[in-house]
Amino acid sequence: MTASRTARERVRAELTREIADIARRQLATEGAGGLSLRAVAREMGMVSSAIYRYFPSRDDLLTTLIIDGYNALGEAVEQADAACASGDYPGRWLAVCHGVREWALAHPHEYALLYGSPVPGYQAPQDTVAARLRDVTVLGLIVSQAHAAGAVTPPALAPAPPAPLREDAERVRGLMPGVPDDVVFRCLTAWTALYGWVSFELFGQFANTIEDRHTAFDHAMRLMGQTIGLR
Amino acid sequence: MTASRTARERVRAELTREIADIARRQLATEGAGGLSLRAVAREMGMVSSAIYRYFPSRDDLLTTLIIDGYNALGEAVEQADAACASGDYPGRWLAVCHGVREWALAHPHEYALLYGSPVPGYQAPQDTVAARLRDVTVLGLIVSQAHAAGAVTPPALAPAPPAPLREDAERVRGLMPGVPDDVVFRCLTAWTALYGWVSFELFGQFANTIEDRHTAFDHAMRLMGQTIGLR
DNA sequence: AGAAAACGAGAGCACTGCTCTTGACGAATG
DNA sequence: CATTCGTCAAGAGCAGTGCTCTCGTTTTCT
Repeated sequence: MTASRTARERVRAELTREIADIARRQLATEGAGGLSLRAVAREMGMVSSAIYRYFPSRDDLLTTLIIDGYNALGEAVEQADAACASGDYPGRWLAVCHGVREWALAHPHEYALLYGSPVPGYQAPQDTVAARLRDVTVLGLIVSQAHAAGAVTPPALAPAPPAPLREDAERVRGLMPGVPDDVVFRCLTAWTALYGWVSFELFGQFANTIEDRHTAFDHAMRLMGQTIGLR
Repeated sequence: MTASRTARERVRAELTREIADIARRQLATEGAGGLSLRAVAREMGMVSSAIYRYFPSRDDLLTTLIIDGYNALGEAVEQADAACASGDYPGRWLAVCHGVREWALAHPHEYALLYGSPVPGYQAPQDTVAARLRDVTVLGLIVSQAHAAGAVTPPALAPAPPAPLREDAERVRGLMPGVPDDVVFRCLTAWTALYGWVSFELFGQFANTIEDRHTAFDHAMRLMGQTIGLR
């Protein structure tokens, strides 16, 4: 059904995929803003206007790249998690962190597209939200399972979230069922530390300062694992 | 001396400032990539080529905006810190965090220019590094003073940084004299959580999830203050 | 007063995203 | 088999971009 119908549809699907691939390559060399439909067309031996048969605008092509990116990152994270012993919650958290970082280092411009400043004039459509949650879903699962197994111990003195945050906590709990409010917010904070670190490293904020970046990242994420309370 | 020499130099300084101001306004409405020298020239009633008498390239104009941005953020942070009792280290940390967040919310596109994905094809020159350290210098000072006053208590179970990180810690210690290695890395992690949170909030990652953002941010940064060990 | 430097204006180059029209091809229908 | 209809690549064109070069004019320095 979806695999092949008419010859026309097959070649159309193939060309669409090829356009996205070339665009991804250009993204890797030129960066997000340097993505040019005309350059993609040139590389395909097409005339620029023909591209618009496949992607009605530059933003639609961007949307495709973004969704693919979220899925690629999500899959990398899922694999990193799956490679761990399911009861080793701190290890799984650490593996997920390294999974994010390594994917980002391997695909810096795609990462920038997902977690950097929004492309000017581009408004992410609703299609992207499902894919966007894929990586954080893994994190939620780990914490949820750890909590169910009694393997989440709040650090001493951890402040309790104030009452107005109950609704927000409830929403986040959709990704980590059963987890109490204060753990939810410790996860959220760890999550921002993870992506904040990776962004800093990728966007040059660590230049001339942090050199042994793998080790430093590993240490920082262990620290955040403890802050979550995983054991 | 620097205030005024010839009439020509005065009007040149004035025009240079006006170009940067208009560019900043355009940045605020169009975003980083939408900054157009021709549009700036139009708004000034000049012809586009005349702009190049003042800024040899678009990148040079960007550099000016970036340096101004780092200084504006740094000044906001310094003021936020100065408004606190000097012995209230957790309060000063929290004030700095809110200072960063509020400046970012007030100048989202400038923040994106500083901490978002790098502008494609743009390479930040060395001039920017001095200004870039202004905000983090404040943070270093707080922690350094807190440590000197014996007001930094490591959380129980905090892991010690592995040996290879000694050099990196030494470099960071330039901003927080006297602070031991493990506190240095807890600061670094808190720093990434701070900017990671602000970036997530600004770049839309919290959409439909975190609604009471001020309260959530406050709670998260209190948590990170505890992780640093401030008291 | 004369030389030198700085300046604004204008034309022009190579590039961008995007639109519209034209003519050719393929596939389903009569 | 022949026709019709939707799909397609191509080309020209529009409005915009960063940037360069030249050409008179004006201001400053010697």
